[in-house]
Amino acid sequence: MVSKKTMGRTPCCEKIGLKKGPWTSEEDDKLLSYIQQNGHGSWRALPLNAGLQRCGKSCRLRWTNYLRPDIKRGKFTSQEEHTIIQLHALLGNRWSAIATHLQKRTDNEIKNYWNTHLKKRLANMGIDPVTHKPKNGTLLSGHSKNSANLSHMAQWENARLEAEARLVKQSKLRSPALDSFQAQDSEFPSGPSPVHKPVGPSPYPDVLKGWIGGAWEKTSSSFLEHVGEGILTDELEREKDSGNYLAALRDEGIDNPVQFTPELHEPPLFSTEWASESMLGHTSEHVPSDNFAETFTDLLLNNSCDEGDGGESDNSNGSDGDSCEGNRNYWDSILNLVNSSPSDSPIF
DNA sequence: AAGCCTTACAACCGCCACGGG
DNA sequence: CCCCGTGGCGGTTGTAAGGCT
Repeated sequence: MVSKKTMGRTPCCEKIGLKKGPWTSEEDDKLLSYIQQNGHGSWRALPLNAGLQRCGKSCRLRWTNYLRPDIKRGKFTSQEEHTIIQLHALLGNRWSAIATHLQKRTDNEIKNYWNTHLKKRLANMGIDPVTHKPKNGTLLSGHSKNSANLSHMAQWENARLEAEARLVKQSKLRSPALDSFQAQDSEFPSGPSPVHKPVGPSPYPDVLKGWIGGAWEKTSSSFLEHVGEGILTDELEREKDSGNYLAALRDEGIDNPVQFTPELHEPPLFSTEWASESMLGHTSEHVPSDNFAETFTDLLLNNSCDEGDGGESDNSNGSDGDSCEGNRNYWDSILNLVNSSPSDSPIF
C-alpha cells in the first residue's frame, strides 16, 4: 500500500496528475519550444511554466537524452564502438566520462548500446565484459605487474577524463540556454592563437586545480605537481576571470586542459621517455606531443578499425565475425600497453 | 496468422555530490 | 557546520518492434 519510497524521500513524479511513460510529440514540442525560448532554468519549475504534466526530472532527461539538438542519433560507427570498448576497459561503467569522448552521444545512449550490443559481443569473443580479460585468464596470466601498470595508467586517464567532463559541464553552465547547441565555432573561435607564454608559478592555475585536483586526489596526491603549471597566458588569465576557460584554452591551442610539463617538473612517478618508449615504441623526441595523457588517449582511441580495414563498412556487425578486426584491435590497443611496459620502468 | 520470444532503447528510480542559505 | 534543493549519474525496468516457431 505505502510505497517503499515514501519515507524520507521527496517524491518526484508521484504527485497526482503528473504523467509518466513515453513522451508524446505534443509534449516534445512544448518542451522544445519552451527551452528554445527561455532556456531550461530550474528544471523543477519548468514543467509548470511550460504547461507540461511532467516532473522536472522527466523533462530534464527527455531533453538531455533525446531532444537536445546537439546529439547524434542512429547507429554507432565502428570507430565509436571501439572508443567505447577501450574507454570502458579503462573506466568501467562510467558512462558520463566515456560520453565526453563521444561528444554527440549521450551517456544513456552509450550505456544502452553497451548493454545491448557490446557486452554481448565481447562475451562472444571470450572476453569478460566487466574485466576485459579473457574468460580463461590465460592471456594476462603472469602479467600482474603489467596489469598494475595498466591500472596505474588507467587512473591517470581516469583523472584526466574527469577533468574533461568537468570542463564540459562548466562550459555548458556558462553558456546561455541555447549556446550548448549553437555553432561550435562561436564557442571555440578559430582566430590566430596568441603567443604561448608561460607565466610562472605564481598564477598557478587554480582553475586547473579545481578541474583536476579532486579527480586526482582519489588516485595520487602528487598529481598537481606534474600538471598545468606555467601554461597560462595573460589572455587566459583574463578569460579565466571572465569565466570563459574553455574558449581561452582552445585559443591557446590547448585542447586538453591537463597539460603535462616534464620540463618544469621531473615526474617522480614516471617519465615521458618511458611512456613514449613503452607505449609508442620510440623515444620522446618522436612523440608528437609531450602531453602524456593526450598521447595516451590518442594511442587508445586512434587504434581502431578505420586504420586500413575499411572503417565503418562493417557496421552491420552484430555478426560474430564482427570484425572490423575487433579482436585484433581490441587487444592491440589494450594489451600492447601491458605487454610493452618495460621491467625497468621508472614507475614500477 | 497468431502467439511467444528476443532485442533495443526510452524512461524511471534511487543515490550521491554539490552549492547556497 | 548543517540542512535542503537541485542536478547528475548509473542501474534497472517497461514496452514497442521485429523475429521466430
